[in-house]
Amino acid sequence: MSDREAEGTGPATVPAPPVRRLRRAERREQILDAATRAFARAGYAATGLDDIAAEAELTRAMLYRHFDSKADLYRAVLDRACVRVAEEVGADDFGDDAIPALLRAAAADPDGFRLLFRHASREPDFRELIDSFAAASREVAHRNLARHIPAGPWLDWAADLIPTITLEAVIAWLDAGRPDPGQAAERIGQIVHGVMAAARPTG
Amino acid sequence: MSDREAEGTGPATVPAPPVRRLRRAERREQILDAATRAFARAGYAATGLDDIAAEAELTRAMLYRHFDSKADLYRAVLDRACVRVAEEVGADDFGDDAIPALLRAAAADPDGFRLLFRHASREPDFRELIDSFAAASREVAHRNLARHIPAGPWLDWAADLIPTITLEAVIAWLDAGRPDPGQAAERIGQIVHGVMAAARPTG
DNA sequence: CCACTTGTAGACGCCAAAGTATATATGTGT
DNA sequence: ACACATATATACTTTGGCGTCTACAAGTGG
Repeated sequence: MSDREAEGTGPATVPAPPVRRLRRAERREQILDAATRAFARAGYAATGLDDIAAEAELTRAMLYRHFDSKADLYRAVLDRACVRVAEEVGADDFGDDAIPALLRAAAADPDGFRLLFRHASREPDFRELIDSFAAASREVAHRNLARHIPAGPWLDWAADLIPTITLEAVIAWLDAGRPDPGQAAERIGQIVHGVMAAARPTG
Repeated sequence: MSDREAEGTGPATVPAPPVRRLRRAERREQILDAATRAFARAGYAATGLDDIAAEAELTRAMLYRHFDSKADLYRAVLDRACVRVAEEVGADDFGDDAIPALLRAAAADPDGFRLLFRHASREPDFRELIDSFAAASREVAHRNLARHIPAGPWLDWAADLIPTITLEAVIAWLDAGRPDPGQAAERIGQIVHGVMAAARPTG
């Protein structure tokens, strides 16, 4: 909402659209931003290129100047989101900073975060792009749990569950308005601890 | 290998496909079974009628003798899955039998259960069908939590999280090979208790 | 035996959405 | 000033999947 005035006597034509010109790399990023928002609403299949063009305030033709196809664009979106999360989390799987890092990543790119873990992880054609995460997390959880829990179905169960629950807790934290990241990390850590406790043999 | 006798001298034609005939109501159920399996793999958009027909070992034409459209079939699948879950759980939200009931429902119809809570709940056009569940669960969780936790973002956070985590734990239990339902209920209850504890004010 | 139901087989129309093409306009750097 | 990159606008083609139709085959019950 903004300018668009200073005439009043002019003809009934629109004053002239601003036509924001950006250099190629910047425009590409801006398209990725818009596409991330659009895809985050409904996932790959349910989002049309027109939706994305509208979100980016561009024509569909421009999308093809930057990306070969819808799938190519989607991959670029997921790649960028993945890289961002990876940059925050680093190799620090399960260290003390892992959960705070996830919270930082989610806060820095909430749409990308939600897109990755609510939609892309369920889309057969694209889940491979984030499966490295899922697999690594399960792997690490499995190794850590194995020091306290005997091998068996309950170990597998907890190793599957811990990454999932952590991510859901982070997303719920986004939805709740991102209160106090420090407390959030502590509370989520507590939940994870609770899952580990629940996976121990009954006795 | 079987009957269809006296070949050997006959022409090279295939012995003749059995062609299983069922009465209308049974066929309908069989189609719903197959469609549930097919949709459970990739959700609504990514599943074609051909996939479903193949899964049901039928032609696409037959699907239209029983359902008006793809959306109609999907709704029927979701409805049935919903009813099954509702029958197990009943009005027993948050009672001692709630989690065992969920486990029974998941074991009785694992594909339907996964379809409902992994896919349908994220599909804008269909989430309404199960939103009653989600809303009711959040509602109940919210009310129960409010007795121990002051209103605020952490209450909302936990109320959102508890139903989600419970369902994820049930699905992970399916994936882990459904070990000992009694223990599973207890362990999941313990996790939920842990979430409630984690949502209390820090002190 | 006949009517009816259940089934196959496959061609076809249709439509939405992806992807292509062309003509034109205008900031920007050199 | 000029070339080029960035952008619009719109019309067009292609494609994939839904939905329809017709013709035929075979099991079942009165």
